[in-house]
Amino acid sequence: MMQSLSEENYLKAIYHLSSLSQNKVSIKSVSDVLNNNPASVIGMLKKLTHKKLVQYDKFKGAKLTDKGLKIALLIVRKHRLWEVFLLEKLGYNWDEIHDIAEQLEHVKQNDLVERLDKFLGFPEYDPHGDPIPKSNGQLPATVSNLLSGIEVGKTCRVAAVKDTSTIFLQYLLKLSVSIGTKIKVIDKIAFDGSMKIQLRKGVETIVSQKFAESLLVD
Amino acid sequence: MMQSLSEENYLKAIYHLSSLSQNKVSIKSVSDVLNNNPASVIGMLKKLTHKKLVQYDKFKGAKLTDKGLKIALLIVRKHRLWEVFLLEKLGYNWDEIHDIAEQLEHVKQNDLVERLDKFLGFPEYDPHGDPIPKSNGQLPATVSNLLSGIEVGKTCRVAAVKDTSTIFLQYLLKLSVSIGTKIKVIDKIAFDGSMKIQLRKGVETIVSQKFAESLLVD
DNA sequence: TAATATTATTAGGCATGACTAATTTATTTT
DNA sequence: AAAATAAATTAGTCATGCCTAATAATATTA
Repeated sequence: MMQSLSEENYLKAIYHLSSLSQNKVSIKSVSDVLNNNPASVIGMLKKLTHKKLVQYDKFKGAKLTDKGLKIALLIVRKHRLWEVFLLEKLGYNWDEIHDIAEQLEHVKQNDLVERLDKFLGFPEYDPHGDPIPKSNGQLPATVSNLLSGIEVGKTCRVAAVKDTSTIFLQYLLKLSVSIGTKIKVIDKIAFDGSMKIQLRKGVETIVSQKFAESLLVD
Repeated sequence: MMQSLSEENYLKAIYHLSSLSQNKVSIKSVSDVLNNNPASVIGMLKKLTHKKLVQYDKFKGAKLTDKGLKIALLIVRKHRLWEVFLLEKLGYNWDEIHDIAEQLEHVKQNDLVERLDKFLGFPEYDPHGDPIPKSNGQLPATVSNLLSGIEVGKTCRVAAVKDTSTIFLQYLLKLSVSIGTKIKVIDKIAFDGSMKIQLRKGVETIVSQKFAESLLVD
């Protein structure tokens, strides 16, 4: 059983939609993520249902079967490992790697991902701080505390980025914020949810609520 | 201007057919290489002709235009660099890497191949001894002496394999013959073109004419 | 040269996976 | 509850890139 590139992208989209929010995975949401027409999504969900990779219920939305989930996790695993490779070995910045990993994740060869994993030293998190699924499908623990929830005076550490858009990553790059960066919350402005934070000794900056809700910390 | 996966495979096939033999690149030869129906080949050649990547003449056969050649060389460059990566960094054997490189070569990103090249230390030859095109399209010198042409008593060095089929590469692996291996010609049997060769001190073996015509040496 | 075999070409079909447009079904809002 | 909006669905179309079958053109061999 082999999946086409399109099928893999649908499985991945459904996986992300169902893990990143508790809303049901609707036709609309999938069509938004993939920039495909809802009519196309319905067609593909029918196909994936027939292949027993997805179950679709008009009211509960789309759900991956165990088989579908396994495939989705493998794709995510490949994507994140390739991201580590691109950043650590080829020297890309973290805002440049997503689109390339998007292509590399579809390369099919049973043991390629295992060899890559070994070559990279079995990393647990990708450059954005997202957990890399193990080959058995297990996910390393993930943090879910937002920077916006940290109290004034406390210091935290950037564990992951919630928004992986190029524009946000480039902004982080400009601020020299990356996974592991220590952030101290100096002040919170109740009016608009913005915060004053200290990045390094003497380096303070003000960030918006949107920013503070896009960083995961521990 | 972007090529589809199929288009890239056709360009590569035409490149290989025209560089590996002086025969014209016929519809038939392309259809044999790609395992496609001749009718499909004609359709694609028409498309590539329209895109000014190929020129097709009923009598002279198919020929890449400058533009088509440039693209083909880039694909070959990517293929061979990925092969080096797979062998040197991920520890694959040389009979396992072709099919994976076949997929990796289609990953599109302008500077990925340049970064990979740098990461690998700017190799000039791939694991099969084939020259890796430079980014300007230049090819390192290639050897064209066959083992079968070496005189009795002389010693040569394996520079490349002419036949890159899995079955031949596995045979070489079994004999511990790889690029750089020294081979001394002990005897030649006129009857069937087979040869007795010495691989290492005390290790002699007899190989067929087919074998001796599949290894390039210098 | 005529017969045969090989190649090239055309025409028509098919699967995949996208699309639009029209319609039905659900969900909100008034 | 009725009206308005949003989402889901169906039907039909289209491009890509493959296929088969039939035919035409070239080469080869007797």
